[in-house]
Amino acid sequence: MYRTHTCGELRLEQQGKETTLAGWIQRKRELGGMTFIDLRDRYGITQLVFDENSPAGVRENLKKIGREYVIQATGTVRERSSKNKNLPTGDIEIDVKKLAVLSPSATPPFTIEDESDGGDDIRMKYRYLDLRRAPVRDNLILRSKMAHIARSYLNELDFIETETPVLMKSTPEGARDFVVPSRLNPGEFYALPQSPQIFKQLLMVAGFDRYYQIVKCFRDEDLRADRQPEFTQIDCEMSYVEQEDVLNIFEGLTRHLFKKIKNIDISDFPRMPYKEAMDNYGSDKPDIRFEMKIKELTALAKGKNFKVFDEAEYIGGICATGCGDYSRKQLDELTEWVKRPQIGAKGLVYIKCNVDGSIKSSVDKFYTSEELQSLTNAFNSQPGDLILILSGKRTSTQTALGTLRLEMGSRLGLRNKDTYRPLWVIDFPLLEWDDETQRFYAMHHPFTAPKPEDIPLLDSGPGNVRANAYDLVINGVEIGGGSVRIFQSDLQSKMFDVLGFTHEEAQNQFGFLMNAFKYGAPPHAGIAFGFDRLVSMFAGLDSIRDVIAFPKNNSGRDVMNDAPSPISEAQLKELNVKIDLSN
RNA sequence: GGUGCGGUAGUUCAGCUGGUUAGAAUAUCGGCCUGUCACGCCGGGGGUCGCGGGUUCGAAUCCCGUCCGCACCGCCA
Repeated sequence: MYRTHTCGELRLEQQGKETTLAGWIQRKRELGGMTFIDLRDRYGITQLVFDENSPAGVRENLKKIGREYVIQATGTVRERSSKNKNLPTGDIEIDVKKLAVLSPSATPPFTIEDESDGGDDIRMKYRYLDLRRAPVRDNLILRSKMAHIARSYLNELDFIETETPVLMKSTPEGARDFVVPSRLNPGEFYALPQSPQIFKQLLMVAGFDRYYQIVKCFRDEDLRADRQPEFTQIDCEMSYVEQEDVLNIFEGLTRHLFKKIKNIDISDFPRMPYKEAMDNYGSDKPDIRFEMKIKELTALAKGKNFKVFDEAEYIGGICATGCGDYSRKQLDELTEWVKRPQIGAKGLVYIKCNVDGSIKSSVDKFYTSEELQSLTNAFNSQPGDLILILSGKRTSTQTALGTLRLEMGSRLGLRNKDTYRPLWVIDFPLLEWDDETQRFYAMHHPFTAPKPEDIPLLDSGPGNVRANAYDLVINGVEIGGGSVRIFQSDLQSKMFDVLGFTHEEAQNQFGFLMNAFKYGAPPHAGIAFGFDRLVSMFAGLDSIRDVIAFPKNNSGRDVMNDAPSPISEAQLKELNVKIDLSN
């Protein structure tokens, strides 16, 4: 037996007991005749003590061992003469009688402590050492707990967890596929699923009624702090339900997770149409922890001979409460900030509402004080506030204002990590026009059902068709999304038609789905939660890397094992694949 | 594909308006220390300043290229 207890469980009650512990040496403190060792495992830290009364063999062994050695120690639990209130085991220590080295350790490349001295790069390279650190380990324990709670919740509601294939058919729509050559079918490829979308719909046709799966999905696109090439979804589909049923059930799951994990009651779960989100927040994933809504000023601000505004399609602004004392330097800096290519504004107009009631703006030349007053009135602004105005094309200006709003929210400390404000964004447009390819693309995916009342618009104005699609947004982060699906083969064909698929292309790529719909497809709808994002939000982290055991870096590499890597000529030959790097 | 920031001791960083032998902290090694828990004190070792080229009497420092990391834009149905 390697151990009788873990390093986190011994207390004063076990005083006098003989115990055997095994674990890693966190730290060794030598005080001459006396030595302390902090022994660590997943459960905690327990102090071992050695002194002149320790057996000679033990003292001999003690000299050899250092940080991160795996050792086994047997001894008596005893009360400490000076206790450590910061440790759960801080009242006791082990008077060691037997000491064995189970495994020596080289000096680790960074300190394995809660506050490590290691940077991201080196910690990723030695991820197995990083995972020994409590904060990283705790993130993964949280992840495990959340998965467990989600599973129980859905099982309780009669959902069936079903595995779907990881090797599937490539579809050119949407994200780039990861692709796997087939040895048995020369010249042909599988794709890794971007989501189990079609399979879960087929499970509805199969009568499973309620399906879920905590499942890996793959997208060959560029990475971000919140985007990995492989990521995990809580993927669900239900039959005989309408949008409202799906929202209610997954609102329930979300509430349940918040209650169980953080003991937080989510009171309000507002639903906000996409258009309202764009108009008021300049984003389809608004952070509603704070107000600072965007107001359109197009009608008010035009026609005063200020050329920039007169030529703009849209003029809008936000009111930054209490920022009226911004200096010229701060305003210039903010102007530079919105002019960065990431935001792309041409300039920034400000109106300062001074504490003495006067108004000062960057466009005083063009506007009388009454006219400026009417602009500030649109925001109900108070003395001491700062109005920031952008103009240009409607959508891009709204988006820029949305980004500026988030920045000002951050600067004003309005985005508290311990506050959670979820909402549903609903009524997304069904289609998005792409100038480059001169065609419509499905905003969600091509199986999303249009709102029944908008179906006639599919012919007259496809861009105006709204979808029965919905996103769950928490604190400005898109946590999940889904839709009511098309379940009629004729409407599905129509949809492919609008997307510019020929009959043959549709048949070739999705024929099996439309075929399935011929045999009695129930009405169905579904949703998928981005599990990594959900966990990182619960952990209070911005990067999903921290809640993934072995994540990829910025360029999609695993820096620990250096994947991806070339494969041998023999392997290539077997797969009938030739490498051509000339592009 | 693009923009910005970064790459100096095992590690985290300072040095960067060019100028003697490139520093600090921490880790590591040795010595002293019986109540430490970030133990303390004394001492030692440790550098391809990412790589290549250029400018210069002289480059960690300036310029060009390149590789790598991070953040973001494009992209992510």
